[in-house]
Amino acid sequence: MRLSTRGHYGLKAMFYLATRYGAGPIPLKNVAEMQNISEHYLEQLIAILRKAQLVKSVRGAQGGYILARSPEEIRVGEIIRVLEGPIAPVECVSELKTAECDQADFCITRTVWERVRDSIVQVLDSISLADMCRDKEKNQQGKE
Amino acid sequence: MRLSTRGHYGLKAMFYLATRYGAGPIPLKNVAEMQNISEHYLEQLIAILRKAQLVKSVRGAQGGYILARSPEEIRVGEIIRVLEGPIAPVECVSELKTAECDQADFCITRTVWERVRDSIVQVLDSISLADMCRDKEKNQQGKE
DNA sequence: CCAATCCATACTGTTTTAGTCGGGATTAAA
DNA sequence: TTTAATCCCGACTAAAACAGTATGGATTGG
Repeated sequence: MRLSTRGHYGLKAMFYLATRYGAGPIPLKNVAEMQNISEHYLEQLIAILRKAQLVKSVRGAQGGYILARSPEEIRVGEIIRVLEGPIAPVECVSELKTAECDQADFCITRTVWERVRDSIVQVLDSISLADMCRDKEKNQQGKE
Repeated sequence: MRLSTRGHYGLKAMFYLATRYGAGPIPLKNVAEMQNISEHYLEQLIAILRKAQLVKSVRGAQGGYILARSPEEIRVGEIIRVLEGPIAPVECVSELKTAECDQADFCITRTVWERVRDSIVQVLDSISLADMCRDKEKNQQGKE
């Protein structure tokens, strides 16, 4: 019942970009350092995010990455779906392609997984990067 | 974001045993046939469930498996934990061993995963095998 | 021009998955 | 007492996924 590191690292990276939103392009090196991720590996992940148009890249010196939309407009669920595929605790209840399960109607276990899926979706889609930034602020206030 | 087939098959098997609760030991062959699972493979899964004392076995001819407790007393979450390990969308928010994460306090992404975990746990622990049996009855009434 | 950066492809060692295989132990029933 | 039905156990395996590495190329600000 695990996410791979793709979703894990990917969200960390996107969150970091969100905290720096408005400060121009952030080089991946910084992201990798701050979040303790192999830079080369992260490059592959951010390529996926770029192709999904969640981030924009600026090439050349002083280049880097920027969120493609404001943190307010990017939900965690979207990031996870891009990196991990449709949310589905088991294949037969994937958000996409329904059925294909021989026993779709009878299968009671299926309804359990649907409930799990929906509860995950509900959480992930209710949190935006901006929400996370606000949480961070709150957290730091308490420490000072 | 997937369960392995262990949890998937395991719940199917346990559910089937629940529907036959009170009818004496059910041979694994029947379970495997009904639920379309490789019998040998299922043997390995049920061994895990047996060691966790979720099912009892009766050896020899006319033997089989029986739920160790009544369907009312077995929650889906328990089955999943036995077969898949503690519920944790990412390692650092496992139900067991907290922390071990260098940045436990700062890490905002962490709180996202905690929320996901809690919502999964809430669903899985709120459903008993007996609940599933009731759902099945309801389902079948509609079909007759 | 050159250093910083992004971009792309290919390779790799490890682990997990989803089984298969082969045989042994137990016991109800014939 | 044999036999067939069952559970029990450990070893093996092919394929995929994971989590990176490695290498080199393209772009661009200073």
